[in-house]
Amino acid sequence: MERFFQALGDNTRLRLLNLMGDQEICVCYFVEILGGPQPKISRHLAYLRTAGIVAARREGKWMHYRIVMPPNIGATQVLKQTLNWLREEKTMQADKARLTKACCSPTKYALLDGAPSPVTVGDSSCEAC
Amino acid sequence: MERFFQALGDNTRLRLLNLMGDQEICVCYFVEILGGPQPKISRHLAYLRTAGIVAARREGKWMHYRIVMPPNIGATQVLKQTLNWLREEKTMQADKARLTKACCSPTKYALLDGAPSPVTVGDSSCEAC
DNA sequence: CCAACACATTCGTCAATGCGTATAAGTAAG
DNA sequence: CTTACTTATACGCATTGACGAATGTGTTGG
Repeated sequence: MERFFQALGDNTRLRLLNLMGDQEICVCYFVEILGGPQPKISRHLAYLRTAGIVAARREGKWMHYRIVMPPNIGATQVLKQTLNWLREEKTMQADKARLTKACCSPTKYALLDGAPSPVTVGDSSCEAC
Repeated sequence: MERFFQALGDNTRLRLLNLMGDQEICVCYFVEILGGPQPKISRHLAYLRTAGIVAARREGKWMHYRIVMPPNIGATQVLKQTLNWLREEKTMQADKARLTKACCSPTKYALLDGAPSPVTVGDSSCEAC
């Protein structure tokens, strides 16, 4: 429980969770959107993974991350409300906007050229594209 | 936002929040129930106060603490769900039980003799007594 | 096998945090 | 004013965590 909240107590990790929302996203997108050095992103994703908040899936060279709801019902509710809260924040909305933009024209971004697009969980295509 | 979650990322502080719930509680009760050294309790209460999650009220020698809902609607929802989650946890329930017991016979506890009883917010008496 | 790519981990450094102990600050009673 | 009492803060120490830089791991293509 302590660990759960500690995992949420960092701005970079909150931005990552906001970007994931209900889709599965490739690491290169995080690096592109957040703009920092790649190891930084990777470390924070590892932190979230250890805390059991996200899960990773490998697809060739690429790693996809997605939010996984905790087994505990109370934790799930808190996490959902947290995601709602994130959606209200300006900087989070700006991140989302940049993601949508990058998603719809990945070839414009050197890092994303050829990378698999984000996929909404349970769906097979990005509805914004 | 970061600060908010960091404030929740500590077991002692979670226990304090659980004990407060919807009532206003005197510091000496926290010390009695949690059992640690008093400065430890005081420091964690100060942390919660700085984070804007609790407020303090002075009554003579005693200080009463209560949870204050954040101005932000998203934060309020998260905090409420967190309190719900706390209620599900065994150790938190045990803390609550000890509080009720102490509340109903404060003279049995040296630290609480003469101390003002917890008061449910909006009410003037402890319904369990 | 080897090079290129995507991502993960390690290392050293520095700031933040939690703890116990000691002490200070604020209040009520004698 | 002095004392006792409740709570808060200061100090030193050990641990944790975030960062940049460098390096390691796993995969694809030649």
